[in-house]
Amino acid sequence: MPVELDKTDYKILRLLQQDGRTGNAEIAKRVNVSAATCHRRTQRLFEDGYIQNVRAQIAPDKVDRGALVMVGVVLDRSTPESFGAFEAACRALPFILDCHLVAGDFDYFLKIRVRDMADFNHLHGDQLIALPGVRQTRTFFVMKEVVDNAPLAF
Amino acid sequence: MPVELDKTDYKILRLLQQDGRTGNAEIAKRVNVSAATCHRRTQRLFEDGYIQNVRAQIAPDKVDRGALVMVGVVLDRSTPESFGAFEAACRALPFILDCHLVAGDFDYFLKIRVRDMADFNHLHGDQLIALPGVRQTRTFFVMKEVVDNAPLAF
DNA sequence: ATCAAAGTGAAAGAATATTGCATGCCTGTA
DNA sequence: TACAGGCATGCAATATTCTTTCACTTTGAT
Repeated sequence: MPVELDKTDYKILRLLQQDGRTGNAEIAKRVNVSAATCHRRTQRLFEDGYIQNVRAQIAPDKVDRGALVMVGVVLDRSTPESFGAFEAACRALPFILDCHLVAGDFDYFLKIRVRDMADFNHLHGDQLIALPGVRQTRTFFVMKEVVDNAPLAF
Repeated sequence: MPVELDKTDYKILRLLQQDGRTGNAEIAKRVNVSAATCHRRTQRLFEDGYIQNVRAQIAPDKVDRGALVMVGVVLDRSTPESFGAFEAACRALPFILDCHLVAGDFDYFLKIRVRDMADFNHLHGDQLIALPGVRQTRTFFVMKEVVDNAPLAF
């Protein structure tokens, strides 16, 4: 089925990535196809999983999540069980935006959003170092968000 | 004007964050207000900047961006000019998803999406170390994306 | 040349969004 | 307590937009 997308499909993807509320008629106009065709194309992009979902981006500071923190984590042991337990725990923590297993000086990298530094300190003491198998964490407070979650270029 | 959002507003925000294509009628039903009220509330959330935008999330591997890399960067000098030049350059590179000025062992943290490791290596040699003022970079290849860009909890 | 897949415009019907308006609810004031 | 102003709300009418169907055309591969 993945008959390799054509130029029109890519344009639709880019438009929807830029503004997911763009109407079908509008998209059709911009990519130069009829509304009917555009509608079917877009539908297919959803059905075939090219578009995972459409999400509103909430302004973090407007909902008291203005502080961003990156955390490097090292685990006690490098066993599959240890990794599994840590990952499961991470998935359950709502303030963790990213959790990635990496190669290098750390085992995991976390991206966390909280209200402020004080909030993070509580959370760090209460929840992060208490995560299963954590030996050490290294915290990098974000002082300036130069680019955050930029749209994917392709 | 920010008269502090009420429970209904928060519900609307959460619904739209989960699925930005949810129709007004549907939202109204789920938050128990009339379509008219819901429409006006939603409109206000956009106008007042609570919702920055609505974006389709494209499946990275479907558009040849299946590889994720975190990069720590240290600059030569810590002057405002140096920082400014580096940031401007980062904003212009489309493969950089995140670029954050941090406190700690690095000056900046980057989150980058490319096709594969080979692709990253080219890019690292050609573009990253060539960024203005870069003294050193440390690369962390992501081996497993446990949580990526999770919705904001609030 | 021929077939099949995909596209196109037009049109109708369904579903949504949007707006006007009268009502009800607080709040502050007399 | 009574009352006026400012708002948010629901209902209902209106305006838009979406979605599908149909008959016909284009495109591309064989």
